[in-house]
Amino acid sequence: MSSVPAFKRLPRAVREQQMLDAAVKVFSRRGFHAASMDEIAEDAGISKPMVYAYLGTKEELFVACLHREGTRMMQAIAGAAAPDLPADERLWRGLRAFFGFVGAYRDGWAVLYRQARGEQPFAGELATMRARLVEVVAGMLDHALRAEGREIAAIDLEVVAYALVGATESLADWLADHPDADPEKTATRMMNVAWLGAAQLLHGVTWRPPVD
Amino acid sequence: MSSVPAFKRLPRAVREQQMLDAAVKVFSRRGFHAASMDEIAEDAGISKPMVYAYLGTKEELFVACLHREGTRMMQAIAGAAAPDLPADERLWRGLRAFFGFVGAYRDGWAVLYRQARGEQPFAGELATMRARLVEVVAGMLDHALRAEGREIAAIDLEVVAYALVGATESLADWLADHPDADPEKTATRMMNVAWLGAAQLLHGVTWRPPVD
Amino acid sequence: MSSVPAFKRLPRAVREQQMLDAAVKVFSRRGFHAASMDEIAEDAGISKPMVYAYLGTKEELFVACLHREGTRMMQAIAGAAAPDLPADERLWRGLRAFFGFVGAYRDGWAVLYRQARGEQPFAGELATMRARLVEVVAGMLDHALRAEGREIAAIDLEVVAYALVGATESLADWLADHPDADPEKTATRMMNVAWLGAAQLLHGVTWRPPVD
Amino acid sequence: MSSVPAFKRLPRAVREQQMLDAAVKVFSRRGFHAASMDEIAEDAGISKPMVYAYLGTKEELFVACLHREGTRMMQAIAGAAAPDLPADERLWRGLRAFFGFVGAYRDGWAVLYRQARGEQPFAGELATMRARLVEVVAGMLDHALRAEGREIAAIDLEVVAYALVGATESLADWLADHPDADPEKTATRMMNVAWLGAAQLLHGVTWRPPVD
DNA sequence: GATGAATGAGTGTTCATTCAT
DNA sequence: GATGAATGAACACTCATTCAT
Repeated sequence: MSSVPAFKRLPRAVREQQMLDAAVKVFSRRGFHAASMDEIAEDAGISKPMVYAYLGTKEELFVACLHREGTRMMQAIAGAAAPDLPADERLWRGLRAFFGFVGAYRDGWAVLYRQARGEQPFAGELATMRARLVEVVAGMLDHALRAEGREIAAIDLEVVAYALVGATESLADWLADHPDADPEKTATRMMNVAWLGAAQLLHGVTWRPPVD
Repeated sequence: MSSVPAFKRLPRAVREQQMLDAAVKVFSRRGFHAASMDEIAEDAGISKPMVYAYLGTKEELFVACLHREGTRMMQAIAGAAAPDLPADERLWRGLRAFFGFVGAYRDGWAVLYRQARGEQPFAGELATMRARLVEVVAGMLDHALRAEGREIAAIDLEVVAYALVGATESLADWLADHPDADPEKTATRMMNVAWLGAAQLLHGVTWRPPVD
Repeated sequence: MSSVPAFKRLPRAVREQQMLDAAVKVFSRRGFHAASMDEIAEDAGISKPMVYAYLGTKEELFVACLHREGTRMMQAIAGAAAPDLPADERLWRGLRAFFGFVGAYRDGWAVLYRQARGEQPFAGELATMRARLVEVVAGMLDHALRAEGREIAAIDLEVVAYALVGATESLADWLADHPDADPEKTATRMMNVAWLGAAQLLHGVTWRPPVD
Repeated sequence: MSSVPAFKRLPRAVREQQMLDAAVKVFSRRGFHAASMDEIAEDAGISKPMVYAYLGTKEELFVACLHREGTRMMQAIAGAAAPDLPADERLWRGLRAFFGFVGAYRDGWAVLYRQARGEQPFAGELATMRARLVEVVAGMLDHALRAEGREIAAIDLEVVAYALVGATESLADWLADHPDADPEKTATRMMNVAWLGAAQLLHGVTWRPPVD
């Protein structure tokens, strides 16, 4: 009788989580446009006006999903890649955490990237999140380079980091599409792609276009 | 009186191209859902029923855009990367052609990937196209590996190729977002990321996860 | 201030009846195809989405009309023709009730038969209703025949009943087209046509084709 | 080489018959509204503007179908029921011809009645045709009555004839729905229904409603 | 706090019909 | 005579969003 007071009159915070759960699920299944507020409300076991009262319009609701899932992902990564470890160790742990997250929350990942990528209203939100990732990766590389006594132009650093993040997202998609694939193994593969190249960079090896 | 354009009663083939041009433009600007058939028709300088008569429903129209742009892109790449060149040369030329294409047809690229990625109805179409790219890249790597007397598991090859393609798409996005950036330079950067890692692979260097 | 109708926010059941009333009226006036959902909604004093929310698509709405009017008609007939009366009495009362119904609800009749007959999607619905009528009439005839110690093949019975129902529908059309005609008198006329022939049948008189 | 000059440049009369054939077929299959001018033109092996040039708008085209099929039917009946025969003989021959026609041209019948009945624009056309039939039947009855030295009110005569025509149409529908049924037998059944009652009338027997 | 009732606005799609060649 | 090209106009249906209770 005490802690499970049936279904109604739950405190706001709980209700909001239920709604977000439902929203993430429905957005992930149907996509942003095809998802209807009706379905989300029904799935959350609540009436539509409540959804509007608590979480605002459809766009705002989607952004709220984005934030929650993005924060969770960032925390998973940040918690794994302690900043005092050597660069390869940090990269490896970060990737492992990332793919672990994607493997565990495919719905969340789908909302975060599959849906958000295509819809312009969220391009900004997404770009911000991606920028944080790029920054982290670029930071790792820069840190390692400096430790080796090297340096490269900021823009090059950014672009390389951008490419690595893109490759990682791409493998995350691949993982989301192959439910039986092993996240850990996928992380290892990504590490091979990333680190082999990065390690070369660290040692000053670069490729230059041939003179036509 | 002779060469006056005579705006009306154009043959079907011409009208279809006009419509596809307009559709690519509008889809790319607004996204698939936000794009309206009215706007596309108006932009093509034709009435809506003609669009339906020639290119079918909105989905079919989008698929037609996808095909045209995808084919153009593939041809640009295939025309550049002759199969009898060494692997690095092919990769470089392919990348250069690819980024050149994206730089020149930002709208087409947006339709191809930005929009298609998010919309479930086109996931299949897109996956097919991406699969062709992955196959080409994997083929290059495999060819080079065999030339070196090495071999790796097909799935590893696929995943590495997938990652490289993902990184490339990601840089293409970056390029599309930075209108002043130089496609050639972007290609060079991608080549650095890709080839440095690939070259390591070719020499049998791999990274292995630490034993926890 | 108390009994003001408060035109809005009516409970669902009430609104549904209003909508059905409007739909029967509009369908009957314009025919199924020419009727527009806009006009029905407007006539019901409600917005279109409510019609869809409560009664579904145009076809479903029409079927709902069919059911309501058909049920009303059947009840009127069944209430009048008590099964323990002699056959001629039952037939007479049934016919009187039927023509009374048609005379009173010309719109309903038009929806039921005039419209439904022509539109393929409703052929099934209509056939079912007609089959119920045919069955009732055939039952009456069969009952009377057995009371006379006679019997005829089931198929002949069905066809005769079918013809009688057809004649009746036809007179109902006639009645609907002659607003000043008297339903009771029309019933008497139909009774003459039906019963004179039926009574002959009961006495074993039949007509046989001449040998050519 | 002489009399079959391929498909084009046929004389107008021939083309019109082809179009009417196609129109009857398509209208009968799809119904008036669902039938599209495109399909009719295609089925006739001709372009749409030709259909408009020769036979006018969709409604006019349908009326043309109605006329052709109606005329054919009337001729079939009139040719069979010579006016100098006794009433029962005429009725029987007329019915046999009628059901024979329906059995042979189900498409035509469907256009004539199934479609035309429901669509208001053709109510007038149809009423005219039906009136001709009613008149013929009423004439038969009147003729026979007078031969017997009897007479009944014109309106009663009309209504009885209307009922008989309605019963006949109804059985024609039944026949159209039962492709294996025998037209001749159906005619016999109808004759039973009609003549048994009519013969009673001729002998002055009538049914009167009970005094409640 | 919670919801059933209600709607404005918009979109994809179709079709009869006609012009220009 | 014949047709491909073209369109105006309409209509079913949906959905995010908000009142009134």
